[in-house]
Amino acid sequence: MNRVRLLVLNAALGPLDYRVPDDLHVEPGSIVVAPLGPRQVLGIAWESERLPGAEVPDARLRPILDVLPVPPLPAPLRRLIEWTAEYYCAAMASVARMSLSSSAALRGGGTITEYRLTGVMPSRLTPQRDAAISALDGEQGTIRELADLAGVSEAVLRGLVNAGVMEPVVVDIDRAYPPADPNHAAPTLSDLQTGVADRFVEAVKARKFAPFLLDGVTGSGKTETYFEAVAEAIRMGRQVLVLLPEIALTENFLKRFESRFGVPPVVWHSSQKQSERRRAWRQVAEGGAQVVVGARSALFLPYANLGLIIVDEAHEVSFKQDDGVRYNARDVAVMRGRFEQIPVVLASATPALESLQMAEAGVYEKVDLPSRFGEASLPEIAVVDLREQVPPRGRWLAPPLVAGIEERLARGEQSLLFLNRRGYAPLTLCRNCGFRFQCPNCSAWLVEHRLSKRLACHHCGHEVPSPSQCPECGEADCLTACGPGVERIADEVAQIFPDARTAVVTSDTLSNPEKIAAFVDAAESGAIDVIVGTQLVTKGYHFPELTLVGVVDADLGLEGGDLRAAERSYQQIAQVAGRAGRASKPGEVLIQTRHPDAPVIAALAAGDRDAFYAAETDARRHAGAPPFGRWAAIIVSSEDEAEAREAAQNIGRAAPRLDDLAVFGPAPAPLSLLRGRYRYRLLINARRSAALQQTIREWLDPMEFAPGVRIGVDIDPYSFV
DNA sequence: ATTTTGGGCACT
DNA sequence: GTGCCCAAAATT
Repeated sequence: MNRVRLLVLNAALGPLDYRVPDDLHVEPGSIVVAPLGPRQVLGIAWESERLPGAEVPDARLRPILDVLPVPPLPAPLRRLIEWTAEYYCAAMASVARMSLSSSAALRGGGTITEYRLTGVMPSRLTPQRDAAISALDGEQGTIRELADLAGVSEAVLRGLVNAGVMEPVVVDIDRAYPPADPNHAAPTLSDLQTGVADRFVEAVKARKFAPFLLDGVTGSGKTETYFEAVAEAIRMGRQVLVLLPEIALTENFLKRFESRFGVPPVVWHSSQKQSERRRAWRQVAEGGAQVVVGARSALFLPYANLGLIIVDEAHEVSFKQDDGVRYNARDVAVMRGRFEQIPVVLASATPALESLQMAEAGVYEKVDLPSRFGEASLPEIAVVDLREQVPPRGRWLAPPLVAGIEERLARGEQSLLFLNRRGYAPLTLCRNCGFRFQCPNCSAWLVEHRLSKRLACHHCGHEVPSPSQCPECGEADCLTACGPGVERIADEVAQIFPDARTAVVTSDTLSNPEKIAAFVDAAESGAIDVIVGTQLVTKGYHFPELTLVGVVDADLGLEGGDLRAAERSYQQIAQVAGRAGRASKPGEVLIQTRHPDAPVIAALAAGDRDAFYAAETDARRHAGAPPFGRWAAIIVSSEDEAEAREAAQNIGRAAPRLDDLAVFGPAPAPLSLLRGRYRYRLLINARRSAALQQTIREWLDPMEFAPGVRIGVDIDPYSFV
């Protein structure tokens, strides 16, 4: 009898065996529908020796119902799913679910009807019809898309269809993408870039696992060098995955890609429309998607024939997923490269210490691009000591920074003020009774957003309209905004320089591609004098007239006892500093701080990256932090405070006593209430020799908890929230 | 995760 | 005996 073992897409279920009916063909990786009690479940056929479970006699097996019409998940991806589940102490089903992230794609194909102009002119030409016909020349799409594009109602277009001006075209919804041309616009590279590019091309040709750390300052042309490797992979008929940290801000990247390869890449991210996801998923699985540019979730897609992985801005913390399966896409990308036997390039101007360490240990091959491309030079960096240069009361820009902006305004150049805080003010309180606006679901203050006239929680999305009186004492005109956010800094600039044109750049103000494009256009054309932004402005764009970068509060990132705070601050400020003076005009960076002697600030001011990494290396070695030791966190949460505490205490009592592993806690997590759940946390610090994951599994697996208590394991945590 | 089952208990 | 609630067991 034909049997198959299934990885069922349900984290609470073990592997289940089924009978394969004679008329169905199943191989490892096949995605099948199986009966489970009265229900149907999705499962992935797996090698039974890799999914240990009790043997069930043939007689008890039920037959699987269907094999879905998609290619089986390839073996390298199956190995990656196993590795990820094992390493991050997650259920294989949860990891596998990330590979099957478009349920629509799993069901067979289909068609949609799109429309295009026929060339026939209508007998009756209204202004709307005229506008539509000129806007839609050469375009094809659904009625809805075309109506959006032409700025007319759908009824107008339907009228044109009836009049024979437009005709329907039946299109396969999962059709292939137009092919990229590796020779479309090959760039002229510097000698240095050519050397690096050649090394990557060679690695792609070799079809072997080869991890690289591409270490290059902002503006050194990292993208151009790895584009040559992308071109080679395309020539070889293989697929490429480019992972980017914030897919929302990739407009610029997509443009560069299109001008190099003639077509845009295939985009993958979570906020895409279902139809786009489904087409991308199928083409990834069938090999028709040549180059996929995506957020971290693109890492688990079932590429038919992957030849190269690029992780750009590889130091970015957003590669670490902090809910569901807590994995680090940068590290999993390297593992995928290993299973696929292909090169992986981690590119960054400010690599994570762990990555540098791997390069030093000879595990990664390090390639450097030490100088800026063309005539651009690195910016001049100076520190503004806020203890001596005190901003006026209620203001946050110290005199030197104000003077710097004034100078730029006079010269018609641009300034960028960086503050990693959205909104107007992080806390609102009542001067009369001391009431503070707090989120009901989280232990966090509500942040005032003046642009949207709301108080918002940045953790759960809770929002209330901005109040005019205190809800506690009823007093009016007593509410005070405490502390600055980008909106408040923009206000301050407007007060000091009433004629300056300012733009606030955060995820609130640039929430869609159109707004991003509008901002970039305005900034490039010189219609903006002062940009005030969060970390969103630290990457992606460069504006030739931008010659001053002001870091409003360099100490902000150092607060909060986060184990990677120093490194993240360094990276953020170094990245934003890299925005200054990228063309021929030299740039200046002013860093406002109350701690000019902190190693981070001192290293930035001296432009001495090595000094920062040396100091950070020392600190990490002392703390037993990565890469010298390892951290893990166990997060216990429940809607019931007492249940969460009790479960956490039980875990603490059951903690293993080992020489190479120390357990701290439980203690209330820094955000002890998050999205309505009370949270406790245990921290584990282990020597590198310790069997960290195995210890945690053996520790937690036998334990039982009240229903409603959730236990999360975070291996190599980034967020200590 | 979801469905089935079975025990304990109140009620007829 | 029957209905109801809840916890435990089964699901291949």
